[in-house]
Amino acid sequence: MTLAKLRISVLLVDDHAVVREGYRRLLERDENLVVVGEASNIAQALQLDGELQPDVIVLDIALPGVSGIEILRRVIARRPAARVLMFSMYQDGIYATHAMDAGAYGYLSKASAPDLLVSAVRAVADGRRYISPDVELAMTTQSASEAHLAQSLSTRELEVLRLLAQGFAIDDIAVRLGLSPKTAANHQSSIKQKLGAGSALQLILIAQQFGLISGG
Amino acid sequence: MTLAKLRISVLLVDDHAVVREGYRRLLERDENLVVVGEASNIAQALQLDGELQPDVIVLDIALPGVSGIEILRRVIARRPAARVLMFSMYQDGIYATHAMDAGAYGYLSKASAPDLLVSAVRAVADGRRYISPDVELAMTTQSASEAHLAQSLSTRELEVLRLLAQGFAIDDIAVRLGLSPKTAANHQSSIKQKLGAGSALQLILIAQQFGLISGG
DNA sequence: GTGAGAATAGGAATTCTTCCCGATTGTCGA
DNA sequence: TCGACAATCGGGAAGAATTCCTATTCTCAC
Repeated sequence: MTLAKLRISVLLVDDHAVVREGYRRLLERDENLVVVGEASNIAQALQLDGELQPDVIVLDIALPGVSGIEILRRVIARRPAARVLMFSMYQDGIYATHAMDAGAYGYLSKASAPDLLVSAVRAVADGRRYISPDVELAMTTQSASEAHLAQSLSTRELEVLRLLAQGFAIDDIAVRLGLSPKTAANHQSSIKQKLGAGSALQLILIAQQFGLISGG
Repeated sequence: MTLAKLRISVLLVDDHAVVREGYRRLLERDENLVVVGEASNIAQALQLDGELQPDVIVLDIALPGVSGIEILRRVIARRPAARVLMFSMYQDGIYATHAMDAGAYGYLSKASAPDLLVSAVRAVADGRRYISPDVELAMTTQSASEAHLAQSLSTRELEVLRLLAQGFAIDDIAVRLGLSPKTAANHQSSIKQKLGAGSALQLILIAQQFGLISGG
């Protein structure tokens, strides 16, 4: 291993400056890790990723507006070699499955022990896949029926659902995802059917129960 | 000022260990601040507050289950001298108003610059109230009207809203309350208008944020 | 008593949702 | 390479829900 490779460069992507600063300090406790950049939105993240070509990108999936998986896709489209560690508020196995399918190298929940963040970054930098224990548990132990229902949601449907749960109107979601209002509405409709929601209200409550989304 | 008082003791309350660790490192950059304890839930927070009697409690309002204001109330009920700095994901003027009314000493959004967290803790420890600029802006520009509207829900409307939030369809609610479906729908409509909800989905989210309903 | 506001609904116009359809793309196994 | 299949996208039309307007009744404060 060369001297240059001793230090693992990290790009932090999170919309909250306080949170980024906290993570920076946490990560740099490990001398081998160095945070070379911070981004608070997708445009900045893409630009810095191109400029800095960090070994690992730590990406918060809960950026406002665009979904985490959408950002993940764009990053990988720009630089297929990028190694992205998704960092999520929730221990949602379903979302993790979709993220890994979309090309993420790791998936870590914020409920994890702090040391795991460091371990995960090192693992991903090393080319290994990393999923935190709690998320892995969630991925494997989802109750048969619920997991089946939730997993039958396509990636796009999940994205729409998350935005719905954040309170966005269906037309806003269409704009945000670059879709026709019709398509967004059709997605919404099929989500309702798949989750067995009688009304738009129930959709939120069901989604919250599934842990697909925040709830506050 | 005595030597003992030079150091400001802080209790961190947040459900995510990684986040706590990040904040701890951020806060302890200032030599005068020392994080004496961390809690991930309400029971632990109450216990540690009693044991440690910290100068400042930094309380994330987005703990799962109970609302942040509810925790604030319980903390103050136990120890009226407690100085609580609320730390929120959102720049939510209404919520901040309620929090300050309920006895919080400060309200900071996570979008604030990292240095402001340190300043806020010092201010609160010093007995001064602190509200981050972005939240203050939100409080003055919207809370006057919106907070008032939330109070203006009639008894019947609140009843309908509670049932809606439990996932009942509007027709079921009509039956349950002995109303015509039309009346129930009309109530729903005026609730949406009063709370400023663009869609039925938003209604739930707004109601949950207001603490008008349980909110899983 | 009178007026304000709440609760109750009906009707009409509007908007949203759903269901149907087809087109396109990407993946995967043979 | 090819065909099967699923996902994504979106238009059109029927159906359902919401909103807006209206009116009646009741209670309560002044």
